Amino acid sequence: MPWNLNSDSPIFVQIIEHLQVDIISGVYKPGDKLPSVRDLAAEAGVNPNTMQKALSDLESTGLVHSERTSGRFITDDDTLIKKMRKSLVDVQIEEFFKSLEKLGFTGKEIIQLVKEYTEK
Amino acid sequence: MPWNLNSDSPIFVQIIEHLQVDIISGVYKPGDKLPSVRDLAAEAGVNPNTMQKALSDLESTGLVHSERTSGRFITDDDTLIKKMRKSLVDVQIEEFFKSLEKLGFTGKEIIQLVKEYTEK
Amino acid sequence: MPWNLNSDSPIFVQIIEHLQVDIISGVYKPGDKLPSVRDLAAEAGVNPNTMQKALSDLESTGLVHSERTSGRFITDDDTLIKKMRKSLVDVQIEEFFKSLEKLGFTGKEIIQLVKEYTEK
Amino acid sequence: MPWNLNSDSPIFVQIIEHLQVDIISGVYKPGDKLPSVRDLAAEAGVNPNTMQKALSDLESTGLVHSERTSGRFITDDDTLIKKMRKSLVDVQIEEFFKSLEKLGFTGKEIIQLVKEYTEK
DNA sequence: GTGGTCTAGACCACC
DNA sequence: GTGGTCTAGACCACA
Repeated sequence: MPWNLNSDSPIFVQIIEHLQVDIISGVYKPGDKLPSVRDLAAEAGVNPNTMQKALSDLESTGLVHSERTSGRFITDDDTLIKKMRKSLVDVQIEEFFKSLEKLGFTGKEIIQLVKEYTEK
Repeated sequence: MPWNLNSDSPIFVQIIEHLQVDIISGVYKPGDKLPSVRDLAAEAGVNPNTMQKALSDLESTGLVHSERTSGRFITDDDTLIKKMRKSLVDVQIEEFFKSLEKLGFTGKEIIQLVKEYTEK
Repeated sequence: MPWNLNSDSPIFVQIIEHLQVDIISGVYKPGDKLPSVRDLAAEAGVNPNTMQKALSDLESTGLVHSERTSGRFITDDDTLIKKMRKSLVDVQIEEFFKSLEKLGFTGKEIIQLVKEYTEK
Repeated sequence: MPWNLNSDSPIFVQIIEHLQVDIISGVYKPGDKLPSVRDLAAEAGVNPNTMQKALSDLESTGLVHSERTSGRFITDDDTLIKKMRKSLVDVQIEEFFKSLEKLGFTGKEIIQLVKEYTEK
């Protein structure tokens, strides 16, 4: 999956989200070792400083942790990953509903719209 | 409806979105005159220049236009408003799906999630 | 000829130009009486005050003059009209050339462009 | 080339036009980095905010784009520049013709006038 | 009173 | 150092 970084939001934020998705969707498995900062930076085409910032921010979520000498690893904690997944999904759905309700749609209409979208 | 401006995104962007919603959801009708820049600025609690920027950016969408000395008006082009409404909705749905699909959900699962949300 | 007023430049300026063209191109002949301010304003669809300002500005060019009680008249001075015509044309051509030369065109190329345009 | 700003039209509009000409006539090449907002503002003798407005308006034409932290750049899309050049030229010629035709000149006469001008 | 323009000066996130 | 955002306050032409 390409990194597709744009300039709509800060690059390091996009990197964090990209990595979160990779972890949550299973591209990286629990316990996996992440590539080095330098390799990740090269892959994403960004400055290593930027990747460094993204990774250390990501650490604060608990999804990854760094072992001083041997590198960075995905958490072993499977339930944490599931919790993050659920939390991300909940936020997405709630925002989706709120914004459509502001436009004047009811719950039923929203479901209808979603169904139509899948049929396309 | 309060303005509820936060600092997640630039204020003028939030103002644009707020006004778009107001127009699309019918708070302002086609042809309506908007309050003056100064009044809107006071209402939203921002500097008149900030409101001015928001409004002149909004103008580029065609939803409003300004008559130099008499004020700003909502377009009377009803179909344009509907088109914008549809376009906004489409974007929302598409982004919603894309982000959930990135997390590994299928179309059916997404519909299920949406239904569950409405039942809460 | 419709008035076609837009909001790109001040309305009274557009009115002045419109009237100048009418005089120079012979819609109004030397010595003709102009319609009343009120009638002109109605025809153009503008506020009489605006038409008034346009006319009094136009007077300063000498193309029209007002006879206190009987109304406004086009000048009798045929040569003045021709002079204005020539002056307007000269300005147009000069500006046209300057702007195209700034874009890197030579005189010959400009002539060529003009010829091509007439053939369309 | 000096900036020669006058007060006939808004300063930021004159700046936009100035930069467009610079890009289209090749003073700035595709992909070039523009001077910083502050430097350009100093060079033109205007407030940085004014230059900022001009540049961000110019951005909407696609001729330049900004990289948040590294600066502003001319588009590398060579064909876009050519298209803009053509479009600018077309507009100029059309306006030139329309205004002279309103004054009662025919196409042939206009060509004649243009030729005479070049011979001076 | 209306929109529009401009200046001056500050602060911010990002790289 | 870069672009971007925001405030405060002033002035202008127009109708």
